[in-house]
Amino acid sequence: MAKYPESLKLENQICFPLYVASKEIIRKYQPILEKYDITYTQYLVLMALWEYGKQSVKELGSRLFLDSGTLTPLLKKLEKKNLLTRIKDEKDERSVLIELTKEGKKFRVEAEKIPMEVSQCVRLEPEEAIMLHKLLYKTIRGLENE
Amino acid sequence: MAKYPESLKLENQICFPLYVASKEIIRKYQPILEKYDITYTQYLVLMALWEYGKQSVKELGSRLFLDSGTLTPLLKKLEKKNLLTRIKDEKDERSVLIELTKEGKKFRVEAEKIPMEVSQCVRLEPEEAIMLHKLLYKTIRGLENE
DNA sequence: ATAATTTAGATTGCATACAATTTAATTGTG
DNA sequence: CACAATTAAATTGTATGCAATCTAAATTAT
Repeated sequence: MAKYPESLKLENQICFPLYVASKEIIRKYQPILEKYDITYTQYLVLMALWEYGKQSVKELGSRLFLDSGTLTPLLKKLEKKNLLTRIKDEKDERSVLIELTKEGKKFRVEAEKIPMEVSQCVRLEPEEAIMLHKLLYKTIRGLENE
Repeated sequence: MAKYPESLKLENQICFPLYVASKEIIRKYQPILEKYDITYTQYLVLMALWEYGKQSVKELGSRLFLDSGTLTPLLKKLEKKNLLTRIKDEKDERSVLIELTKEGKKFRVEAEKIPMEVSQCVRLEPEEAIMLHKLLYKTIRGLENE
């Protein structure tokens, strides 16, 4: 038997299955989202806007855990698709407010079908999904506090 | 109370916390891995090689859930760093075998410290980590079988 | 009030990811 | 054997992610 250190085994790490599960589930989203000509990250931005309405890039970023380096070009693409507008906040000119267009709001009705399609790919029992959800949020909170 | 559909709420999705947890934990790895001048994906490749030894790009890819589009340039970088070699398989010239160099093997001793450092960032109880691990692998298996 | 500091976005540069395509080698089939 | 089909990497093109830096605006401290 090899005495390869257990701690270095891929199988024993938390990060690796997290990374794989995340990538693979997003890959399942792609063909579905492609029909609407958006990517997963763009879909996340739209979800944040549908749910919380007009907000700054900063707010969007802290909700989605993304920075302006990722968001700025992405928001410009969504603006070009006429799904949202990017307007400087009059009260604070450093800030840029993102707001859905009529078309962006309307798209939500279409998008409501998406979660169901994807959730069918996740073969977990309801209790398992709830547990996974809980553990993931606990992990995220733990990472945030240093 | 708004009648925003529950299914579209960020909070209620599995994919979003998966995506965030994965990204944030990898971000914790970066400053640690930076000391060794490698990235997280490069570290994954090295772990697969330390654990399973010489193998083809295809094998590496199926272990790490990565394709040649990602692996080829990454392996070339690791080759340039003198951590591994890329040699055509004599028995099947389509295949490229990846093998650690002496330096690549030696680096494992250093790398053994890494998992401990990172696991301290994940603030889960041991049982929780085990449960998370189990649920993630179940999720991955579920995604693989269509 | 004014200079120093902080903050929000935008920009730059680098490293993935992955679909789609291409190329070269191997396999299967009549 | 010859040729079609398959397979493994490499290549191409697009879209993130994020650290680091830059710019302009707002805040704070003196």
